[in-house]
Amino acid sequence: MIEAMPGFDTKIKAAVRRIPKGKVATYGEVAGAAGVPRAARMVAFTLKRAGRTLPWHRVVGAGGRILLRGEPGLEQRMRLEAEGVKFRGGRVRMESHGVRKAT
DNA sequence: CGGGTGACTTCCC
DNA sequence: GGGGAAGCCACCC
Repeated sequence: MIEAMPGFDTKIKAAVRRIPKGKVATYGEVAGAAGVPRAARMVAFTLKRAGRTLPWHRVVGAGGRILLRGEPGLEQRMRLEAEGVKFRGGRVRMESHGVRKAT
Protein backbone atom coordinates (compact mmCIF):
# COMPACT_ATOMS: atom_id res chain seq x y z
CA MET A 1 0.00 0.00 0.00
CA ILE A 2 2.33 2.64 0.99
CA GLU A 3 4.59 1.21 -1.64
CA ALA A 4 4.22 -0.39 -5.00
CA MET A 5 7.05 -2.85 -4.79
CA PRO A 6 9.96 -0.86 -6.08
CA GLY A 7 13.18 -2.33 -7.31
CA PHE A 8 15.53 -4.11 -5.05
CA ASP A 9 18.01 -1.39 -4.56
CA THR A 10 15.15 0.85 -3.50
CA LYS A 11 14.18 -1.55 -0.75
CA ILE A 12 17.76 -1.91 0.27
CA LYS A 13 18.00 1.79 0.75
CA ALA A 14 14.83 1.85 2.77
CA ALA A 15 16.06 -0.95 4.98
CA VAL A 16 19.41 0.69 5.59
CA ARG A 17 17.76 3.98 6.34
CA ARG A 18 15.63 2.45 9.03
CA ILE A 19 18.64 1.10 10.87
CA PRO A 20 18.66 2.95 14.17
CA LYS A 21 21.68 5.03 14.98
CA GLY A 22 24.16 3.29 17.19
CA LYS A 23 23.19 -0.04 15.73
CA VAL A 24 24.27 -2.11 12.80
CA ALA A 25 22.68 -4.63 10.48
CA THR A 26 24.22 -7.35 8.41
CA TYR A 27 23.90 -7.64 4.67
CA GLY A 28 21.76 -10.68 5.22
CA GLU A 29 19.47 -8.71 7.50
CA VAL A 30 19.11 -5.92 5.04
CA ALA A 31 18.60 -8.37 2.23
CA GLY A 32 15.95 -10.10 4.29
CA ALA A 33 14.26 -6.79 4.92
CA ALA A 34 14.34 -6.23 1.20
CA GLY A 35 12.64 -9.55 0.64
CA VAL A 36 15.53 -11.78 -0.34
CA PRO A 37 17.74 -13.02 2.49
CA ARG A 38 20.11 -14.62 0.05
CA ALA A 39 20.83 -11.49 -1.85
CA ALA A 40 23.35 -10.27 0.68
CA ARG A 41 25.85 -9.73 -2.13
CA MET A 42 23.37 -7.64 -3.92
CA VAL A 43 23.00 -5.44 -0.87
CA ALA A 44 26.67 -4.69 -0.82
CA PHE A 45 26.78 -3.96 -4.49
CA THR A 46 23.67 -1.86 -4.33
CA LEU A 47 24.94 0.11 -1.38
CA LYS A 48 28.03 1.00 -3.28
CA ARG A 49 25.98 1.95 -6.27
CA ALA A 50 23.59 3.94 -4.09
CA GLY A 51 26.45 6.06 -2.87
CA ARG A 52 26.51 8.13 0.27
CA THR A 53 22.83 8.88 0.33
CA LEU A 54 22.44 6.32 3.08
CA PRO A 55 24.13 5.19 6.29
CA TRP A 56 26.00 2.46 4.51
CA HIS A 57 28.45 2.42 7.39
CA ARG A 58 25.72 0.82 9.51
CA VAL A 59 25.80 -2.23 7.30
CA VAL A 60 28.36 -4.85 8.19
CA GLY A 61 28.99 -8.46 7.37
CA ALA A 62 27.88 -11.49 9.32
CA GLY A 63 29.00 -11.39 12.92
CA GLY A 64 29.63 -7.69 12.74
CA ARG A 65 32.71 -7.98 10.61
CA ILE A 66 33.57 -5.12 8.36
CA LEU A 67 34.10 -6.60 4.95
CA LEU A 68 35.19 -3.42 3.36
CA ARG A 69 38.89 -3.27 2.70
CA GLY A 70 41.29 -0.40 2.80
CA GLU A 71 40.22 3.12 3.53
CA PRO A 72 36.44 2.69 3.35
CA GLY A 73 36.54 -0.10 5.91
CA LEU A 74 38.57 2.01 8.25
CA GLU A 75 36.26 4.91 7.80
CA GLN A 76 33.25 2.76 8.44
CA ARG A 77 34.62 1.61 11.74
CA MET A 78 35.37 5.17 12.69
CA ARG A 79 31.86 6.28 11.82
CA LEU A 80 30.27 3.51 13.80
CA GLU A 81 32.36 4.32 16.81
CA ALA A 82 31.28 7.92 16.45
CA GLU A 83 27.69 6.73 16.72
CA GLY A 84 28.39 4.83 19.90
CA VAL A 85 29.03 1.42 18.44
CA LYS A 86 31.60 -0.58 20.33
CA PHE A 87 34.08 -2.82 18.67
CA ARG A 88 35.80 -5.91 19.90
CA GLY A 89 38.93 -6.85 18.07
CA GLY A 90 37.83 -5.62 14.64
CA ARG A 91 34.27 -6.64 14.99
CA VAL A 92 31.13 -4.85 16.03
CA ARG A 93 29.51 -6.00 19.23
CA MET A 94 26.40 -7.43 17.63
CA GLU A 95 25.34 -8.53 21.09
CA SER A 96 24.67 -4.90 21.83
CA HIS A 97 24.27 -3.24 18.48
CA GLY A 98 22.95 -6.05 16.39
CA VAL A 99 19.50 -5.21 15.16
CA ARG A 100 18.90 -8.87 15.46
CA LYS A 101 18.21 -10.22 18.87
CA ALA A 102 21.11 -11.81 20.68
CA THR A 103 20.49 -15.43 21.46
C1' DC B 1 18.74 -13.39 -23.57
C1' DG B 2 23.47 -14.69 -21.77
C1' DG B 3 27.42 -14.03 -19.10
C1' DG B 4 30.30 -11.84 -15.57
C1' DT B 5 30.51 -9.76 -11.11
C1' DG B 6 30.53 -8.72 -6.06
C1' DA B 7 31.28 -4.48 0.68
C1' DC B 8 27.92 -12.13 1.07
C1' DT B 9 27.19 -16.54 3.82
C1' DT B 10 28.28 -20.92 5.42
C1' DC B 11 30.73 -25.23 5.87
C1' DC B 12 34.98 -27.84 6.23
C1' DC B 13 39.91 -28.52 7.23
C1' DG C 1 41.68 -18.41 14.51
C1' DG C 2 42.82 -18.63 9.55
C1' DG C 3 42.29 -20.25 4.70
C1' DG C 4 39.69 -22.31 0.79
C1' DA C 5 35.64 -23.61 -1.84
C1' DA C 6 30.73 -23.72 -3.19
C1' DG C 7 26.23 -21.79 -3.38
C1' DC C 8 22.93 -17.83 -4.28
C1' DC C 9 20.99 -13.63 -5.95
C1' DA C 10 20.09 -9.55 -8.46
C1' DC C 11 22.26 -5.87 -11.27
C1' DC C 12 24.97 -4.26 -15.47
C1' DC C 13 26.71 -4.65 -20.26
